[in-house]
Amino acid sequence: MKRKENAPTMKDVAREAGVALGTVSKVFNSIPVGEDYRRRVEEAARKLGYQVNSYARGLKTNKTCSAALILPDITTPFFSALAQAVCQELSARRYKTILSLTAFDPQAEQRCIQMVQQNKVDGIIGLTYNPELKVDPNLPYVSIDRHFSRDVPCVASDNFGGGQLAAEKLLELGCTRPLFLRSWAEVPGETDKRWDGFASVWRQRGIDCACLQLNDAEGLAPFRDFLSSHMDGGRLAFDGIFCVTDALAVRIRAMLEELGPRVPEDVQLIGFDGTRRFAGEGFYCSTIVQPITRLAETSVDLLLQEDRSSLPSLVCLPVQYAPGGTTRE
Amino acid sequence: MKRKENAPTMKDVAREAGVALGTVSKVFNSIPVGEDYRRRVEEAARKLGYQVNSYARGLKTNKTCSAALILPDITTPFFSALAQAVCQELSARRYKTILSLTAFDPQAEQRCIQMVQQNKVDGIIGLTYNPELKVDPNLPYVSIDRHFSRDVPCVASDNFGGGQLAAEKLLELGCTRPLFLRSWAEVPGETDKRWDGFASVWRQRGIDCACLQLNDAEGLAPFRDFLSSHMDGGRLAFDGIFCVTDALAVRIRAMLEELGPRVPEDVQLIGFDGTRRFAGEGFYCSTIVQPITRLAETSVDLLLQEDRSSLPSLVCLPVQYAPGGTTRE
DNA sequence: TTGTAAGCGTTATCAC
DNA sequence: GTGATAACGCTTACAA
Repeated sequence: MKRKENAPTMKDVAREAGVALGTVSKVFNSIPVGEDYRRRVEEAARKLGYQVNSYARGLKTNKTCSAALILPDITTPFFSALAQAVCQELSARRYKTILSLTAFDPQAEQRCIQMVQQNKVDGIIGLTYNPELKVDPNLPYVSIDRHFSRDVPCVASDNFGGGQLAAEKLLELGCTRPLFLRSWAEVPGETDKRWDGFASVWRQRGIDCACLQLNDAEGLAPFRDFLSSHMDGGRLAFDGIFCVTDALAVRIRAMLEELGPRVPEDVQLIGFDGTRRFAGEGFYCSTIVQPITRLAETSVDLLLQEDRSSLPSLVCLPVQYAPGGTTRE
Repeated sequence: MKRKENAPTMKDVAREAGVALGTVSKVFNSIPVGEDYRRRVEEAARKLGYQVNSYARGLKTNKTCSAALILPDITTPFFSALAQAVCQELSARRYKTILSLTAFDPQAEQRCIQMVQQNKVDGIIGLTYNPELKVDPNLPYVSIDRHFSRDVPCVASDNFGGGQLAAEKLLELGCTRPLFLRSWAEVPGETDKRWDGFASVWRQRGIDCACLQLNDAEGLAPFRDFLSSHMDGGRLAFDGIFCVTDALAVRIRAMLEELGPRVPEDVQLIGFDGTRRFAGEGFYCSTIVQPITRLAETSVDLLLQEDRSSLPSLVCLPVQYAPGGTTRE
């Protein structure tokens, strides 16, 4: 797989145009140059099919106009929407996106970091789980959803507020027997706060809130067991369930409909993420919507910030509630 | 956003290790070198935190170990699965992926091509719609799902075979009044063959096959009109529908359930793509599954093929049928 | 084997 | 405003 051996270079353009090398460079950097010179250079470049070699340029300028995006996965609706938003945002600022997938593997995460560092990206936006990730402290880094350290800015949705919002909605919709369900507990992170926020509201009202949090590996069976053990004469002990993600909510809904209780007539369900099936379609379920576009914008903003001495260490973005058929309204 | 001004270079490592520059280079290229030299160099590199600058390397070697992936979008389940597979496959071969999103905009497609050409990627894998896309003929290019020209290899699913398969399944499941539905007709491409294949089977059996193909902009309303105008006393004129994508099938299903006919009891539905809601979950609907992983592998294979003189101009990969709840079995 | 030096395609600093 | 020329960090003959 050999690339063109003799792609035209600035030197060729200079020769063709009969001007000096420096002049050609100036033309391609929008530095003032005599009008007829510019014309000659542009003509020659077009004729030769010349393209700037941004590698050579980067070597000189120490800037590559590229950023790495490190994500566990891109098929999960939330991650894919995030990837799309970040990629678009970078592109809008004329940055290329180098995409690295880690499959939640801490070692792969470290390898990705290495790789993109060698590639001299101008910065990294990462959603990673390795608590002891080593990254060049001189390379701008923005962490999404995970808190790293004081000097690595983290941008996340307002997970605590989202949890509160879910509880308030459920209250408003008449629920009095709440349940919180969570799976795939990862390293301690921003996501924990969804439960904290949810629980705080019920506590304040003096209402007991049930809760089942499962570890990664346990699968979904325990949820089914839990639910069916809380059925009494075809009636579920809960009338409002908050699931830590839309993905979980969808599965729980399926379980419930199998078990008997109807959604949303007998039990209402709220998820978290606000992902959609297909672009332009509705939500999977009633949900707390993460501001994915703003998440992306903010991350890129922070990443490209010239002055890195006074960055916030955490930016929390507001979430919204959206009905999606699993609540009564 | 300034990168570290004084990242250690080979020169620094050489000085630190007390060896010549060339020796350091050899160590990092696994070229034999005295054992104690190697050790000294490695030690020095670790101490300084040295990282190869792959830009400088690429400048010299004319190889960047990176490929561009150009896609319309990454939130659509099919595209996101494809992106993930391609990215993983490239990564397995130590290639970086530069992701460019075009939003189906022919001009954006051209801009992406420009951009990645300037970045001197080693090749491009593109799923594009611009029929007159200009790409450097010396740059390896593989087109997914669209046929370009004789000298640009295209890899696609066996769309014709998939159409046949859908028809055969429907027949096998007892359907006798088939309908084909398609939306978002793009430029003529591989996708057209789904209908060709589907139709051919019915024609062969002497069965009439109804068909409604809509243009991009018309939206979904005409489908609803069509369906309801083909209802007679609560009964639909069709008992088997083949939709050009899963996305369409899901929407049609929703329409049908609103209109009256039950899926799959009264009418069976087959989609195309084989995408899933969440990783590890079932399909959206009964469907013809595209071999996404093989699509990705093949594309990367072809892209990285050293000998570009004898590449196939089209590789068709086999599809499979998978039940997903919208057919009776 | 190890060291030296000439580029790779740019940009940037100068004199002109 | 223009044109040589020296880097940038690396690979690679080729000389030692």
